[in-house]
Amino acid sequence: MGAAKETLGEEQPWAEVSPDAARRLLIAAVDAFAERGYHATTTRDIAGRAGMSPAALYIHYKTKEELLHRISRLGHDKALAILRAAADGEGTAADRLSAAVRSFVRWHAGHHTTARVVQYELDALSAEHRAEIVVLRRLSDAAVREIINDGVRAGEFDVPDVPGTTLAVLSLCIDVARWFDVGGRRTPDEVGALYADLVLRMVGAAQR
Amino acid sequence: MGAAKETLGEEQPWAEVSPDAARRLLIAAVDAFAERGYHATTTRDIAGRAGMSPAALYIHYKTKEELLHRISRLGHDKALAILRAAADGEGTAADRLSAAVRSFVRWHAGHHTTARVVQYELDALSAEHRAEIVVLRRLSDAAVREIINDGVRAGEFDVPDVPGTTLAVLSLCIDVARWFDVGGRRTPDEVGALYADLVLRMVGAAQR
DNA sequence: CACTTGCCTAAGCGCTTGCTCACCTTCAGG
DNA sequence: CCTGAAGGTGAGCAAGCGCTTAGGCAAGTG
Repeated sequence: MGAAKETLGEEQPWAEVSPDAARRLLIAAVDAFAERGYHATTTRDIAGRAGMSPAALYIHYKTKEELLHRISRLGHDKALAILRAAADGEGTAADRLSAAVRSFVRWHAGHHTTARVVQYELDALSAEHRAEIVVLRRLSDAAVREIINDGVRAGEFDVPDVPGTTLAVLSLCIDVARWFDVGGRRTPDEVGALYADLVLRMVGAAQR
Repeated sequence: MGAAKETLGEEQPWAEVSPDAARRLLIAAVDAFAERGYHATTTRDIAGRAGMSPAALYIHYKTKEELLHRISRLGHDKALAILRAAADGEGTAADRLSAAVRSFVRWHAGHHTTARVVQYELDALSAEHRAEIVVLRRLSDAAVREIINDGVRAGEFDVPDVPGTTLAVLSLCIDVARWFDVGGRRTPDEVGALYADLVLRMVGAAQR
């Protein structure tokens, strides 16, 4: 009550989802999926969290799986956009890799409930939907590999195994969604800074 | 048929589980949980994979959750033993950290089906069982932190944030279970070697 | 031999699941 | 004032769930 429009002007998540009821259902689903997992979440639970009857869900989404797909798609779009923005940015390869890791990790920590669904519920998608998502994931991988390759070519980085290191960097960042705890001592910013430093060390970028 | 005792003499997994029927059920459960997740797996599926009727499961295990708990407990015991063996081993801190990462990663890749259940189905455990497992996880964290602290004290490592780096190292290794693919190009040994190198870089250990 | 014990199955109970259907309300446009 | 679309509800269906029960069979023991 009264918290309807907290910090107005801030980039509101899920703004692209309309109408309002569909967005409320989607947000409820993100919370429920993140908390219990897709298979352990019931459609009644989602509807209940959104303040609606179970049947209301099916006015806006054909199935429970379509809800997951929508969440997964939007989340992957956002994650890819973050990485591409860093890859296409200005500065040295070290600057861009640092920026990529920092913003990517910040998103996984700050939106860890969304990220958890996006990163750990891929198996619950239908074969067609999963195939669509896998394409986006390969693009994310390409964005990071691109930066690392640039750094190697420029002599900034020392990386014996570029594909393997790319995989490790992404894996490290993604797993933040699993362990990050809002009640914990670290802020998303702090984790992002720590991880950016660790990743620069992994690629052998000369420090300071 | 005939494959009953393949490569006899090799350390057989789940040898500590008896009788034979209970072990077959547990192995079937590991496969099913790893493939579909705990909640998406039915007791009929587990029993079917073990070649038994659904009711047979309840002769050996009280509930489906007890099966998960047994798997999780044994897996965490094994994971902790691997880390402790490395932490208590001989050599410099760099030697021990390298050995810890190498063997820990090798286990997560080689037994990625077990590791997936162990690492990603914690939420499906009952509150009491989860509490028991969390203790083991804290001990694993302590083992790694111990090595890193040793390295810092000896001047071998340069680590500004020991708890954060410990978390990142464990996170990196654990996430191998999520992406490792048997059909992929890398063997568990290769991933272990790559990761050991990456982690030594993360802690600033002087290379060669 | 009778009897217990260990291990297994067929059948099915009670409940929850994803999803549907008949119906209701609100409201803009002619 | 009537109409039709949009968005919601209560009740409930068919299927599948975790788990139980009654009973069968083989092996070991007095």
